[in-house]
Amino acid sequence: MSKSTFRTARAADISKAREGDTVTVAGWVSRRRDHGGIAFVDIRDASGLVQAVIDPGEIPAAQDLRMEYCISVTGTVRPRPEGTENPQMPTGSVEIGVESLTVLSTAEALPFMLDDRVDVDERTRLQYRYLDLRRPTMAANLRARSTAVAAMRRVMDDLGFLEVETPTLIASTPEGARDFLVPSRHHKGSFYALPQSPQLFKQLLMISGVERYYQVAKCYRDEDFRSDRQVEFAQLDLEGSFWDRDDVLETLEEIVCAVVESVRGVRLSRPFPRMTWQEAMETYGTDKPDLRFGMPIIDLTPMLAPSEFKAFSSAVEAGGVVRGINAGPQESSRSKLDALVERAKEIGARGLVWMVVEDDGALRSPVAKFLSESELSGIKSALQAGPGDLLLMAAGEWRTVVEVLGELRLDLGKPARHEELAPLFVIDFPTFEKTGDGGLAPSHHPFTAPVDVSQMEEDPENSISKAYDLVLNGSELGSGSVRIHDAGVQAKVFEVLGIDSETAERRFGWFLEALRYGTPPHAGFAIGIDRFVSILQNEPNIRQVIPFPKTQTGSDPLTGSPTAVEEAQLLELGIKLRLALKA
RNA sequence: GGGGGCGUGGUGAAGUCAGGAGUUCACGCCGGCCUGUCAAGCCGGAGGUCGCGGGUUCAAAUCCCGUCGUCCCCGCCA
Repeated sequence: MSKSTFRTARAADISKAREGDTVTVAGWVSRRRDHGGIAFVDIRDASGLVQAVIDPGEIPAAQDLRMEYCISVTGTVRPRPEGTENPQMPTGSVEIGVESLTVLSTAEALPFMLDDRVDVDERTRLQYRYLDLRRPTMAANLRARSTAVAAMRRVMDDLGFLEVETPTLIASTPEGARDFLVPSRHHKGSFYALPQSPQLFKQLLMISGVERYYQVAKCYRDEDFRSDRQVEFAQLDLEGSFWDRDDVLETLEEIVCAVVESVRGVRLSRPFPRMTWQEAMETYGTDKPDLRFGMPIIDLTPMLAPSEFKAFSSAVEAGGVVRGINAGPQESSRSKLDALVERAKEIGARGLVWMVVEDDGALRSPVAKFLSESELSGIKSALQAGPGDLLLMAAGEWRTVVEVLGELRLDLGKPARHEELAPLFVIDFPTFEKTGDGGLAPSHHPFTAPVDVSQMEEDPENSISKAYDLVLNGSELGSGSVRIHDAGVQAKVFEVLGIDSETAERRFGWFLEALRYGTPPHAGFAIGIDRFVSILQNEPNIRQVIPFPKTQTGSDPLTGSPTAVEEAQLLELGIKLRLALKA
């Protein structure tokens, strides 16, 4: 730590090694224990806590100290008297015998306690975020985030990546997520958009010959909030020329391992597992499987197709499947089971069949009477069921069935805390997915290269792309792909997407033109920093690792944003509001 | 766009299902006592339009309707 006008040591620096030294420490009053004669003050700074002792009669100001006053004390470092050491505290064997004390700044009575013992209403915490961030877990989260980003930058720098900033006022593209729009004063009636990602700019940088680019980029998507989604979020964005998929994946492993090691102090084993999208869906019912636990989805279709039980057999007749999972020992009260059925329907299932394995091996289920002995024992052996296990089965269209079971698998099996870290790559995503109106949409983005272009043109629905995701503990940490570097291929993809050449030219003409000037093959990725750090810190939502997040309705209780603006500002922009939309 | 939970002194909770005086507990705050504590302790005190609006009722924190805020989920998030 460099020299400071205000202090000669940080709280955490006070140790036996400095016994007898006169030091000045500055920080906040974390706790004050005034015994009338003697008083103890725990001084907190960014490094930690140290106890200052104000002896009787010495410092009259002591009794006026209140929590979170900002103070500095000068005194002598001394060992604590025998028997009064505090082993819970890193500096617990020493204390500062205060000789002089300065109140740098007083503090009003706090809106909430700054320890971690109570869960204060989050709105109040956000309103006083500057106080909330003084709390130990929040301060630790900020530090972890900084450590993670520093590790990312270190790896990128070591690998020769160039950090390049791309603009945040860009052209809007109606595809994908909703854009945040910013009105232009010079071009009235026109708008910038805030970037959903630096996608096209980093591809331009590849055309520019940068070869290896990265950026810690703020990205914006005007969609609804979730516990793992904010409209404004940070990504480690990267791209490399003369790169194929495996070049990206190996680099990602290096980044992830460096971050995990710097934040958690553990080494992940490499290489990370790889799973095709098809396998992930088939086995775990999701494209972001949580590999910390098993409970795989098992195919019961051949066994149950001939069943007397119509829910199974008619589903198969209609081209569907029957799948099941063994959820292991679960609470199997009627209300719990009813809730599972409700949940399954909410996700889209026609129904859900449950079976509980009794101690004698018999299956207790509302539908047991419709199934033959051999079918019941077949189910048991396929699901490796033992006494006490809860078995869940669903029948119907493949995608719906596996997604429902995948969701229930998470509800029933997901570990509460991220003690173990289970990363994997999901590869071979479909190039397109069906939209509600029967058209096709890119499953990643329209600049993703298909594995086989002519196959894509013939049978786009079954086209596989060179896209991949990084998944950690069931969270999508990020995604990337090998990009299209050929203008002709890019045009074909737009065609499949139903974007005619005129529209493509109007929206992306500048980019399609750029592709025609010697574009190197390139590939890249973006890692969601907020999600990554929240998993590493065992936080259930990303707001815990974002210094100043927004609430679910996109407001900031601290600054009051978003706010109305002056009429004059609107006038300058040529904007007239049409209010009373709700009235 | 939809479903659900929550809203009670500054903070956290109980009370709400089953209506009967703003009742209770912990922390904080204010004052006093106290020379080895570390969530210090002991004594005393202040502090609330039960989110807001309407309705039902002799009577509403409690029941009903609406609304606002917040959290979780579905849709959405190429």
